[in-house]
Amino acid sequence: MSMRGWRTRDGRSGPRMTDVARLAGVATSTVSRALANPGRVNEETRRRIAAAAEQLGYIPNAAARNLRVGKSTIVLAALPGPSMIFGASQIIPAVLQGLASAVEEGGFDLIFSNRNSPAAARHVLDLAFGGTVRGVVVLGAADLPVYGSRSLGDAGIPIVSLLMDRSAAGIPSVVTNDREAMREGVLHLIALGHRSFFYVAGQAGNYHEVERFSGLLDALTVVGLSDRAVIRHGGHLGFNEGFQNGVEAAHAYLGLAPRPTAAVCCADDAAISFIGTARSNGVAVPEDVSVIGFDGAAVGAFCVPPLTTLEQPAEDLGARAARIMLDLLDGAATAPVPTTTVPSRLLLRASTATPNTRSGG
Amino acid sequence: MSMRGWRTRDGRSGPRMTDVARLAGVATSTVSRALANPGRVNEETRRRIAAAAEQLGYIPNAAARNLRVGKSTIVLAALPGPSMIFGASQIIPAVLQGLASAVEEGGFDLIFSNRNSPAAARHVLDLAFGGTVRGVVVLGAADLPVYGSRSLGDAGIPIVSLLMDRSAAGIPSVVTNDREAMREGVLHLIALGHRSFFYVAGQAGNYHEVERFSGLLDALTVVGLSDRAVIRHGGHLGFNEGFQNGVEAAHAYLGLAPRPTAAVCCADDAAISFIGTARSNGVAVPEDVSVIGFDGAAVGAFCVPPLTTLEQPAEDLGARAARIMLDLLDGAATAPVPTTTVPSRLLLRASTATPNTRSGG
DNA sequence: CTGTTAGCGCGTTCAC
DNA sequence: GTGAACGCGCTAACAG
Repeated sequence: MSMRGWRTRDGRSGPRMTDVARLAGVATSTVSRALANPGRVNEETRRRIAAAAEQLGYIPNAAARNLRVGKSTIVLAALPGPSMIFGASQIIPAVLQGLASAVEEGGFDLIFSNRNSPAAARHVLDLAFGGTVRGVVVLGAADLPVYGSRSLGDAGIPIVSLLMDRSAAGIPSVVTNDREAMREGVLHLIALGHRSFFYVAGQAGNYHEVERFSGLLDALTVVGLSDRAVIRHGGHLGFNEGFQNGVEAAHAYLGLAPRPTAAVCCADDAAISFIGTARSNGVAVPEDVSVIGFDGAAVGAFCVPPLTTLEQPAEDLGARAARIMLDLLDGAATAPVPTTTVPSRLLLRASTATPNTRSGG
Repeated sequence: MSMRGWRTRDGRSGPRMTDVARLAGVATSTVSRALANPGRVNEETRRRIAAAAEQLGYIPNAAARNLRVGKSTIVLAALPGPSMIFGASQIIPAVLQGLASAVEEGGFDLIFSNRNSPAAARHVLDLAFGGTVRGVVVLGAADLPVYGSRSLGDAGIPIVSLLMDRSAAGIPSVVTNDREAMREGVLHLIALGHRSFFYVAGQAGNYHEVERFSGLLDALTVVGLSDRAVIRHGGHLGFNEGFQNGVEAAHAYLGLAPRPTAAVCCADDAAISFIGTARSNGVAVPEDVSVIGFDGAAVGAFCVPPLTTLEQPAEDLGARAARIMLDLLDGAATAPVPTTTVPSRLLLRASTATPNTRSGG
């Protein structure tokens, strides 16, 4: 049904630059210029070429261009799969959205790599070293892809780290202030009168987990509490298993005596299921226990009670990373780029309150 | 810090096939064969070549290969942006995850296009006609990208429709049974004794919206109820504004007298915020009003009350679409592919119950 | 301002 | 089983 008759040997159809040149009565190089540097060609011929291209429905072949100029227009988003995937954590989709929008507005395409097997690492390196991708945005806390003796860092293309600070390795990083935000959140609980805490941990050793727990301890230190004021639970489940994590944590909490008056959760998912499980076991929130989450998931506003949380600027995080990558690709930013910190904000809702003097901790 | 010294004119470094050939003492054509058709070359020379490639850290140049072969290894996921984006709807991230995993396992890369401006349509067509992408998975209910007189359908590459049935246009489609699932859900409400319904609509005219509302009407017909048994609300908000949609719908519901005993929501987001708003205005769920959602969002299990919903097989939908695309790309499926329907299931939780005889409808 | 020329790196004939 | 030669479609030198 296609109206065009040109055929390359593999069956793909479409006019080439030669065809446009012939129809316009010029050389292919002139066509090339007319399309890339419209200023550097006679207006009259430019019109003829444009008309010819339009008439033929000419679309440049990207592979040929990429080969010739030695650059592609593709940016890779390397996700630390298979655990932290699209939608697995509340904020990842929003981060990716911000990243994708900004990358596309910059005229680049975004490709995803979502695996973390050795084969996947190899694939990422093939893309980077083989010239398929022009830059890589590494999301999350997994190690940089390595295969054999080859590491992503040696590919000679820009790398930006998103959600984890890798500035120590010389990689421009965009992160939120996990630690300070958590500190602020816990100080809020302390200001309300809480002195005993239950911490629902994310995956042990995970960057966010470590930072956030540190923030909690920081807050305790500020008011002279020791780390014995907090009971830590969890660590065996990943951030993608947040709901289950909260359920298990709630059961552990129920077995405690006395029970801490405040629960601090590493993620909203965990906070939500913690609350749901606690309430259905007769624990009132926030009367018996105040609960605070981390992420700022939209659904938190409609939970019972509405969830107090630390809201991450998810889309903004992605957009900032994209902008740094674009600057790097344009050569606009050559000097080492400092770490960009976009702060999370305490979002006060109704799951935190003064500790109940009836049960007290 | 790179150990390799080759330089092309633009600064990218890396050994070419020529370098491997020289080191192995063979011709480039032999290297090419050894890598692509290991069987068609002497075992001894194959080893020498493999060793040389390994030593040099040779990685083939994708652009050159694509140009020569006339095919790329990239599949495009075209999202109907900017409204339905990563994470905007509860299930899109999971659908994309299923798609991405399966596409990658098939040895292809996945690229995203997320805009829906004319410029975006043009870009998608450039990717398709310019040979950058090998196939396109179109998500959601937006029209196929068109620019000028050119439509995606004429690009001569495989197209698969995901989440919307386009089989009438000859496009293989993967969908869930929106209509039948909703019918089943409403029949469940009817079996509980409900005879008056409040419907929270999605975006007017949207494929899912139309199908789901039709399913509701189907159920009414089954038991001889007229469409006057349902009050429809909404339609001005998109699926990405589900929470707001539910809030507004709840306020409309509160103003009704008498109030229907069951609320049927086009999406979980809307159902969750409907419940939250209704409850904080003194309406008990499910005692005063039963509520049913659509999607099967994980968070629904932890709402108060836990949400009865129609669970979409989100990841599976994505994976099926990927598999069809892979078959099309392999030439394994040439005949028209029938529409694949992966059913949504009624997930009974606690937001639906027998209508309260106190208030009755 | 425009045409001519020369490859980018690879896969694939076609001889040997 | 292997090598030599050619060209995929495009852009960047260099002349004119």
